[in-house]
Amino acid sequence: MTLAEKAYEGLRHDIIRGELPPGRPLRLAELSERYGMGFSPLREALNRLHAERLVTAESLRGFRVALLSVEEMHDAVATRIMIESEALRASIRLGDDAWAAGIVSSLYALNLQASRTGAEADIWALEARHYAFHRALLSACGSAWTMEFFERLYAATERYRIPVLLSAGRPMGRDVQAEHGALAEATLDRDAEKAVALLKDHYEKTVAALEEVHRGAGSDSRAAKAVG
Amino acid sequence: MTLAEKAYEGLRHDIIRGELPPGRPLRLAELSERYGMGFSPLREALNRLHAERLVTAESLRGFRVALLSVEEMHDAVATRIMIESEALRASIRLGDDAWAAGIVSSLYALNLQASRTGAEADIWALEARHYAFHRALLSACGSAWTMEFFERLYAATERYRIPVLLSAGRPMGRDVQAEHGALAEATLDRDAEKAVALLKDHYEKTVAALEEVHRGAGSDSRAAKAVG
DNA sequence: AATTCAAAAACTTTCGAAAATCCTTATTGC
DNA sequence: GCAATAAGGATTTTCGAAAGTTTTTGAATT
Repeated sequence: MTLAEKAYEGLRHDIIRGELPPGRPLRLAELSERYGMGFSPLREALNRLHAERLVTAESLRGFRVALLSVEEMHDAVATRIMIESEALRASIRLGDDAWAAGIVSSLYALNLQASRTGAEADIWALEARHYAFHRALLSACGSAWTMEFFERLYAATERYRIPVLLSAGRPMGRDVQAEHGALAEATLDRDAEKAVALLKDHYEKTVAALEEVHRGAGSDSRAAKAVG
Repeated sequence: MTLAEKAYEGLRHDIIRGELPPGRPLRLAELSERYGMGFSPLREALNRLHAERLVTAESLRGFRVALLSVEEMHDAVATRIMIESEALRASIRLGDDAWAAGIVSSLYALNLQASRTGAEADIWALEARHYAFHRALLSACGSAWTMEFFERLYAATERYRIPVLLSAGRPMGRDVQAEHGALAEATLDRDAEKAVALLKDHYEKTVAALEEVHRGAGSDSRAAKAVG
């Protein structure tokens, strides 16, 4: 793996998880220190992330971590619902046994991690399995473009969820695992309309919960974190 | 404007227009000569284009212009239909007078250019106006994410259309301008179902026409060009 | 004739410094 | 005292060369 690829993965990781908070200037001297490499691979990574809208760039004034905003979150979630609804319908239509088995296993792994508490709890392991589950639902849709957009939007919305995951022990009055279970069941029953309705509901509940946190806290993730 | 931005625009332009044909290795020494700059700005541009899937990259083996394939074209068009249908519905719901006026003026400009022949004909001016018209239709959808995906997919599908535009004087038995006119009319009448149906039909006719050309010719654009 | 291996060439990747630009601060002129 | 301006420092951008990797070439061997 080249240094530029390491830089890309490290920066993406640190931005999505909020270690590099929204709006933070990404100065090359500092990044060079942080990641232990020269300017060239860092600039290449920053340009890739700029194309993915995770960082903003201004000519001759460098890069910053892209800002978050409630408006952008609503747009991202609405677009996710549109794209994932179609992808879920297509997957239900086209999915084979391997697809169904993938949903069952990723849901099982997600539930296992979600049930762990105390020292065993691991937000990042949970997050990885959450991603894997949602990806598994759509994975039979047959469209590489759709899957790419799913990944872009997942990363964008993940940034809004992280502060909440870090602060709140448990979202208010919500059984997220039950929602995942019902969604998986409807999908495996090939009941497309029900599955799509549950998916939409799942995302709308999430965005409503996130909105409260981000409304008061502005777009700085550290401030958002302090709310919980 | 920095050199890296010039490199990005130049490369994107040349790739979409097929001057740098699919599969072509993008060697730094050659590009450095072609665009008159050093390696650094070129590599930055290539990384951005890689993130946009217009170029492919392999560790330590450099960059190439991304390949075309009939399968990918079908995926891109199907995804376009999905996303643009929703965006068109939203625009029809939300669009104001400025939006409607933008459709009228971009259609008029497109028709003007389309009617020009001989020395006045200009494929690239036509193409720019075609893009502007399709963008105007969706521009009131209110979703920055949707518009970004529209632009990505437009660029991806444009690559398939270029060889046909360059070779064929006029697509077989099709009045493309009439299709645009009907689409604009249904949209301005706020008849969402009719407009979406016309949009879908417009793209499916296009993909059918392109398929013939690309099937025989493989993915090399020069070969495709020779067919016309 | 085909295969293997080593050396050379081609090319990508990375670094460090130079050039260019932006931002801050101090100074000048009013 | 205050605005305009210039110097200095910080930062980004670009270049040219060095380092590292892959591919090609060609000779030696089977």
